[in-house]
Amino acid sequence: MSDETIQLMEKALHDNGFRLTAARRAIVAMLSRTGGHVSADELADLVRTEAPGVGRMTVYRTLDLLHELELVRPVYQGTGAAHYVLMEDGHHHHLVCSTCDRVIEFDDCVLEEVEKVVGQRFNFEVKGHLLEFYGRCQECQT
Amino acid sequence: MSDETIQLMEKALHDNGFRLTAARRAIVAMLSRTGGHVSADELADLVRTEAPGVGRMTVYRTLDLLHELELVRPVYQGTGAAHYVLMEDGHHHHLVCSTCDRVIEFDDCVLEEVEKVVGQRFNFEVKGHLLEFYGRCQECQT
DNA sequence: CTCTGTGCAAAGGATTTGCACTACG
DNA sequence: CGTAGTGCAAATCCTTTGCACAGAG
Repeated sequence: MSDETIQLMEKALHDNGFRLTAARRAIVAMLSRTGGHVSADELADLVRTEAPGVGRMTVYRTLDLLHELELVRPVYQGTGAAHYVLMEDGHHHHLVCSTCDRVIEFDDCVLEEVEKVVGQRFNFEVKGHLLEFYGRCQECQT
Repeated sequence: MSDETIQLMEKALHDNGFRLTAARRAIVAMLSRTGGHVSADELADLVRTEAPGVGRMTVYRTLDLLHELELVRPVYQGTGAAHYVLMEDGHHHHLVCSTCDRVIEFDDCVLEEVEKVVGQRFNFEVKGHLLEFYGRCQECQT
Protein backbone atom coordinates (compact mmCIF):
# COMPACT_ATOMS: atom_id res chain seq x y z
CA MET A 1 0.00 0.00 0.00
CA SER A 2 2.96 2.21 0.56
CA ASP A 3 3.92 1.24 -2.94
CA GLU A 4 0.55 2.25 -4.24
CA THR A 5 1.01 5.67 -2.77
CA ILE A 6 4.32 6.00 -4.51
CA GLN A 7 2.87 4.87 -7.82
CA LEU A 8 0.03 7.29 -7.49
CA MET A 9 2.23 10.24 -6.75
CA GLU A 10 4.75 9.48 -9.43
CA LYS A 11 1.98 9.07 -11.94
CA ALA A 12 0.41 12.36 -10.92
CA LEU A 13 3.71 14.13 -11.30
CA HIS A 14 4.33 12.62 -14.68
CA ASP A 15 0.80 13.20 -15.95
CA ASN A 16 1.04 16.84 -15.08
CA GLY A 17 4.22 17.30 -17.01
CA PHE A 18 6.68 17.28 -14.13
CA ARG A 19 9.89 15.38 -14.37
CA LEU A 20 10.49 12.29 -12.33
CA THR A 21 13.86 13.05 -10.86
CA ALA A 22 15.85 11.00 -8.39
CA ALA A 23 15.28 13.56 -5.69
CA ARG A 24 11.52 13.54 -6.20
CA ARG A 25 11.43 9.77 -6.17
CA ALA A 26 13.31 9.68 -2.90
CA ILE A 27 11.05 12.30 -1.35
CA VAL A 28 7.85 10.65 -2.47
CA ALA A 29 9.07 7.26 -1.30
CA MET A 30 9.97 8.53 2.13
CA LEU A 31 6.75 10.47 2.41
CA SER A 32 4.66 7.43 1.72
CA ARG A 33 6.81 5.41 4.06
CA THR A 34 6.15 7.76 6.95
CA GLY A 35 2.45 7.70 6.20
CA GLY A 36 2.49 11.46 6.31
CA HIS A 37 2.51 13.86 9.19
CA VAL A 38 6.03 15.13 9.04
CA SER A 39 7.38 18.61 8.77
CA ALA A 40 9.36 19.57 5.69
CA ASP A 41 12.50 19.65 7.75
CA GLU A 42 11.96 16.26 9.32
CA LEU A 43 11.23 14.82 5.93
CA ALA A 44 14.40 16.35 4.52
CA ASP A 45 16.45 14.71 7.25
CA LEU A 46 14.76 11.37 6.67
CA VAL A 47 15.30 11.55 2.94
CA ARG A 48 18.94 12.35 3.49
CA THR A 49 19.54 9.18 5.43
CA GLU A 50 18.89 7.34 2.17
CA ALA A 51 19.70 9.87 -0.49
CA PRO A 52 22.35 12.15 0.99
CA GLY A 53 22.50 14.52 -1.94
CA VAL A 54 18.99 15.87 -1.62
CA GLY A 55 18.73 19.46 -0.46
CA ARG A 56 16.29 20.88 2.00
CA MET A 57 14.85 23.26 -0.58
CA THR A 58 14.04 20.48 -2.95
CA VAL A 59 11.95 18.93 -0.24
CA TYR A 60 10.11 22.20 0.32
CA ARG A 61 9.55 22.62 -3.38
CA THR A 62 8.41 19.07 -3.90
CA LEU A 63 5.94 19.30 -1.04
CA ASP A 64 4.62 22.46 -2.60
CA LEU A 65 4.22 20.66 -5.87
CA LEU A 66 2.42 17.76 -4.25
CA HIS A 67 0.18 20.24 -2.55
CA GLU A 68 -0.74 21.82 -5.87
CA LEU A 69 -1.57 18.37 -7.15
CA GLU A 70 -3.71 17.87 -4.03
CA LEU A 71 -1.78 14.83 -2.95
CA VAL A 72 -0.59 16.32 0.25
CA ARG A 73 -1.87 18.97 2.62
CA PRO A 74 -0.06 21.25 5.04
CA VAL A 75 -1.45 21.48 8.54
CA TYR A 76 -0.56 24.46 10.69
CA GLN A 77 -0.93 23.67 14.34
CA GLY A 78 0.88 26.41 16.05
CA THR A 79 3.87 28.52 15.67
CA GLY A 80 6.28 25.79 14.71
CA ALA A 81 6.84 24.03 11.43
CA ALA A 82 3.94 23.06 9.19
CA HIS A 83 3.18 19.35 9.02
CA TYR A 84 2.26 17.63 5.82
CA VAL A 85 -0.32 14.88 5.64
CA LEU A 86 -1.20 12.56 2.77
CA MET A 87 -4.55 13.30 1.20
CA GLU A 88 -4.84 10.48 -1.24
CA ASP A 89 -6.53 7.85 0.85
CA GLY A 90 -9.66 9.86 1.43
CA HIS A 91 -11.18 8.48 4.56
CA HIS A 92 -9.03 7.87 7.46
CA HIS A 93 -8.04 10.01 10.36
CA HIS A 94 -5.32 10.34 12.90
CA LEU A 95 -4.69 10.10 16.57
CA VAL A 96 -1.52 12.04 17.15
CA CYS A 97 0.35 11.53 20.39
CA SER A 98 1.65 14.77 21.86
CA THR A 99 4.37 12.95 23.72
CA CYS A 100 5.93 10.56 21.23
CA ASP A 101 4.43 11.89 17.98
CA ARG A 102 3.19 8.45 17.10
CA VAL A 103 0.35 8.55 14.58
CA ILE A 104 -2.47 6.03 14.91
CA GLU A 105 -4.94 5.79 12.07
CA PHE A 106 -8.64 5.18 12.34
CA ASP A 107 -11.42 5.38 9.84
CA ASP A 108 -14.56 6.01 11.78
CA CYS A 109 -16.11 8.63 9.65
CA VAL A 110 -19.26 10.30 10.85
CA LEU A 111 -18.57 13.47 9.03
CA GLU A 112 -20.54 13.18 5.81
CA GLU A 113 -23.53 14.72 7.48
CA VAL A 114 -21.65 17.55 9.10
CA GLU A 115 -19.94 18.10 5.81
CA LYS A 116 -23.25 18.51 4.06
CA VAL A 117 -24.73 20.86 6.61
CA VAL A 118 -21.67 23.02 6.82
CA GLY A 119 -21.27 23.09 3.08
CA GLN A 120 -24.78 24.35 2.60
CA ARG A 121 -24.69 26.88 5.36
CA PHE A 122 -21.59 28.58 3.99
CA ASN A 123 -22.17 27.75 0.35
CA PHE A 124 -18.82 26.04 0.45
CA GLU A 125 -18.06 23.24 -1.97
CA VAL A 126 -16.53 20.65 0.33
CA LYS A 127 -14.00 18.40 -1.33
CA GLY A 128 -12.37 16.72 1.60
CA HIS A 129 -11.67 16.96 5.24
CA LEU A 130 -9.07 16.40 7.86
CA LEU A 131 -9.87 15.15 11.32
CA GLU A 132 -7.25 14.59 13.93
CA PHE A 133 -7.37 14.03 17.65
CA TYR A 134 -4.47 15.06 19.80
CA GLY A 135 -3.55 13.60 23.13
CA ARG A 136 -1.52 10.82 24.67
CA CYS A 137 -1.29 7.30 23.43
CA GLN A 138 -1.43 4.23 25.62
CA GLU A 139 2.31 3.89 26.09
CA CYS A 140 2.81 7.53 26.95
CA GLN A 141 0.19 7.64 29.66
CA THR A 142 2.47 6.22 32.32
CA MET B 1 -19.43 46.38 24.04
CA SER B 2 -15.85 47.17 23.29
CA ASP B 3 -15.70 48.45 26.83
CA GLU B 4 -17.17 45.27 28.16
CA THR B 5 -14.45 43.29 26.46
CA ILE B 6 -11.84 45.47 28.09
CA GLN B 7 -13.42 45.09 31.51
CA LEU B 8 -13.62 41.36 31.09
CA MET B 9 -10.00 41.00 30.10
CA GLU B 10 -8.66 43.29 32.77
CA LYS B 11 -10.68 41.47 35.37
CA ALA B 12 -9.44 38.10 34.17
CA LEU B 13 -5.86 39.29 34.33
CA HIS B 14 -6.32 40.68 37.79
CA ASP B 15 -8.21 37.67 39.10
CA ASN B 16 -5.46 35.37 37.99
CA GLY B 17 -2.83 37.31 39.81
CA PHE B 18 -1.34 39.20 36.89
CA ARG B 19 -0.51 42.84 37.18
CA LEU B 20 -2.47 45.45 35.35
CA THR B 21 0.30 47.42 33.75
CA ALA B 22 0.02 50.37 31.42
CA ALA B 23 1.29 48.28 28.52
CA ARG B 24 -1.28 45.56 29.14
CA ARG B 25 -4.07 48.08 29.37
CA ALA B 26 -3.07 49.61 26.07
CA ILE B 27 -2.83 46.22 24.38
CA VAL B 28 -6.15 44.96 25.69
CA ALA B 29 -7.85 48.22 24.75
CA MET B 30 -6.55 48.12 21.21
CA LEU B 31 -7.34 44.45 20.86
CA SER B 32 -10.94 44.97 21.81
CA ARG B 33 -11.10 48.02 19.58
CA THR B 34 -10.05 46.03 16.52
CA GLY B 35 -12.56 43.33 17.37
CA GLY B 36 -9.80 40.78 16.95
CA HIS B 37 -8.25 39.18 13.92
CA VAL B 38 -4.93 40.94 13.89
CA SER B 39 -1.44 39.55 13.91
CA ALA B 40 0.82 40.23 16.88
CA ASP B 41 2.89 42.54 14.75
CA GLU B 42 -0.05 44.51 13.43
CA LEU B 43 -1.37 44.84 16.94
CA ALA B 44 1.99 46.07 18.16
CA ASP B 45 2.03 48.77 15.51
CA LEU B 46 -1.50 49.81 16.36
CA VAL B 47 -0.76 49.95 20.06
CA ARG B 48 2.27 52.08 19.38
CA THR B 49 0.24 54.76 17.66
CA GLU B 50 -1.32 55.42 21.06
CA ALA B 51 1.26 54.20 23.53
CA PRO B 52 4.63 54.64 21.82
CA GLY B 53 6.64 53.02 24.59
CA VAL B 54 5.21 49.52 24.22
CA GLY B 55 7.55 46.94 22.79
CA ARG B 56 6.74 44.25 20.32
CA MET B 57 7.65 41.52 22.76
CA THR B 58 5.25 42.75 25.31
CA VAL B 59 2.51 42.37 22.77
CA TYR B 60 3.58 38.81 22.03
CA ARG B 61 3.75 37.99 25.69
CA THR B 62 0.43 39.58 26.50
CA LEU B 63 -1.29 37.73 23.69
CA ASP B 64 0.21 34.56 25.05
CA LEU B 65 -1.14 35.39 28.44
CA LEU B 66 -4.59 36.11 27.10
CA HIS B 67 -4.45 32.85 25.27
CA GLU B 68 -3.70 30.98 28.47
CA LEU B 69 -6.65 32.70 30.04
CA GLU B 70 -8.71 31.57 27.06
CA LEU B 71 -9.68 35.10 26.12
CA VAL B 72 -8.00 35.05 22.77
CA ARG B 73 -7.07 32.40 20.31
CA PRO B 74 -4.41 32.22 17.64
CA VAL B 75 -5.42 31.20 14.13
CA TYR B 76 -2.69 29.87 11.89
CA GLN B 77 -3.50 30.42 8.27
CA GLY B 78 -0.50 29.19 6.46
CA THR B 79 3.02 30.25 6.59
CA GLY B 80 2.56 33.88 7.53
CA ALA B 81 1.96 35.48 10.89
CA ALA B 82 -0.59 34.00 13.27
CA HIS B 83 -3.77 35.99 13.70
CA TYR B 84 -5.42 36.43 17.04
CA VAL B 85 -9.17 36.45 17.41
CA LEU B 86 -11.29 37.13 20.42
CA MET B 87 -12.62 33.95 21.86
CA GLU B 88 -16.32 34.22 22.42
CA ASP B 89 -17.09 30.63 21.71
CA GLY B 90 -15.33 27.45 22.64
CA HIS B 91 -15.32 25.16 19.66
CA HIS B 92 -14.66 26.19 16.17
CA HIS B 93 -13.29 24.68 13.03
CA HIS B 94 -12.18 25.74 9.63
CA LEU B 95 -13.31 25.71 6.07
CA VAL B 96 -10.19 26.19 3.99
CA CYS B 97 -10.57 27.27 0.38
CA SER B 98 -8.16 25.45 -1.92
CA THR B 99 -8.28 28.26 -4.42
CA CYS B 100 -7.84 31.44 -2.42
CA ASP B 101 -6.76 29.99 0.94
CA ARG B 102 -9.44 31.94 2.71
CA VAL B 103 -10.27 30.47 6.11
CA ILE B 104 -13.90 30.46 7.23
CA GLU B 105 -14.62 29.51 10.79
CA PHE B 106 -17.57 27.53 12.01
CA ASP B 107 -18.42 26.06 15.35
CA ASP B 108 -20.64 23.14 14.71
CA CYS B 109 -19.07 20.61 16.97
CA VAL B 110 -20.45 17.11 16.95
CA LEU B 111 -17.19 15.55 17.89
CA GLU B 112 -17.42 14.99 21.61
CA GLU B 113 -19.07 11.67 21.02
CA VAL B 114 -16.66 10.48 18.37
CA GLU B 115 -13.87 11.65 20.59
CA LYS B 116 -15.10 9.48 23.40
CA VAL B 117 -15.59 6.37 21.30
CA VAL B 118 -12.27 6.66 19.56
CA GLY B 119 -10.46 7.42 22.77
CA GLN B 120 -11.80 4.27 24.37
CA ARG B 121 -11.19 2.03 21.45
CA PHE B 122 -7.53 2.94 21.20
CA ASN B 123 -7.02 3.72 24.84
CA PHE B 124 -5.94 7.14 23.73
CA GLU B 125 -6.24 10.07 26.07
CA VAL B 126 -7.80 12.69 23.81
CA LYS B 127 -6.94 16.25 24.68
CA GLY B 128 -8.09 18.13 21.63
CA HIS B 129 -8.93 17.84 17.99
CA LEU B 130 -8.54 19.48 14.65
CA LEU B 131 -11.26 19.43 12.07
CA GLU B 132 -10.92 21.15 8.75
CA PHE B 133 -12.90 20.88 5.56
CA TYR B 134 -11.22 21.62 2.27
CA GLY B 135 -12.90 22.77 -0.88
CA ARG B 136 -13.90 25.93 -2.68
CA CYS B 137 -15.53 28.93 -1.13
CA GLN B 138 -18.45 30.78 -2.63
CA GLU B 139 -16.39 33.34 -4.50
CA CYS B 140 -14.03 30.80 -5.98
CA GLN B 141 -16.77 28.60 -7.41
CA THR B 142 -17.21 30.69 -10.54
C1' DC C 1 20.40 19.87 -26.74
C1' DT C 2 17.03 22.45 -24.02
C1' DC C 3 14.85 23.77 -20.30
C1' DT C 4 13.15 22.03 -15.84
C1' DG C 5 14.82 20.94 -11.61
C1' DT C 6 18.57 21.12 -8.11
C1' DG C 7 21.69 22.71 -4.42
C1' DC C 8 23.94 26.19 -2.08
C1' DA C 9 24.06 30.24 0.38
C1' DA C 10 22.04 34.12 1.80
C1' DA C 11 17.90 36.78 2.72
C1' DG C 12 13.59 37.19 4.96
C1' DG C 13 9.82 37.18 8.31
C1' DA C 14 7.90 35.70 12.71
C1' DT C 15 8.78 34.54 17.20
C1' DT C 16 11.71 33.57 21.36
C1' DT C 17 15.36 34.34 24.67
C1' DG C 18 18.76 36.71 27.86
C1' DC C 19 19.44 40.35 30.70
C1' DA C 20 19.45 44.72 33.01
C1' DC C 21 15.87 48.11 34.22
C1' DT C 22 11.13 49.75 35.77
C1' DA C 23 7.13 50.03 38.31
C1' DC C 24 2.95 47.52 40.19
C1' DG C 25 0.99 46.04 44.38
C1' DC D 1 10.59 46.95 48.61
C1' DG D 2 10.49 42.58 46.06
C1' DT D 3 9.14 40.46 42.23
C1' DA D 4 6.47 40.39 37.99
C1' DG D 5 6.69 42.73 33.94
C1' DT D 6 9.20 45.40 30.32
C1' DG D 7 12.20 46.70 26.39
C1' DC D 8 16.03 46.09 23.67
C1' DA D 9 18.96 43.43 20.81
C1' DA D 10 20.47 39.35 19.34
C1' DA D 11 19.35 34.61 18.44
C1' DT D 12 16.59 31.09 16.43
C1' DC D 13 13.52 28.75 13.66
C1' DC D 14 11.05 28.02 9.32
C1' DT D 15 10.69 29.24 4.69
C1' DT D 16 11.70 31.71 0.33
C1' DT D 17 14.71 33.59 -3.25
C1' DG D 18 18.63 34.21 -6.59
C1' DC D 19 21.71 32.08 -9.33
C1' DA D 20 24.90 28.85 -11.67
C1' DC D 21 25.07 24.06 -12.70
C1' DA D 22 23.27 19.27 -13.65
C1' DG D 23 20.40 15.88 -15.65
C1' DA D 24 15.63 14.30 -17.55
C1' DG D 25 13.18 13.97 -21.79
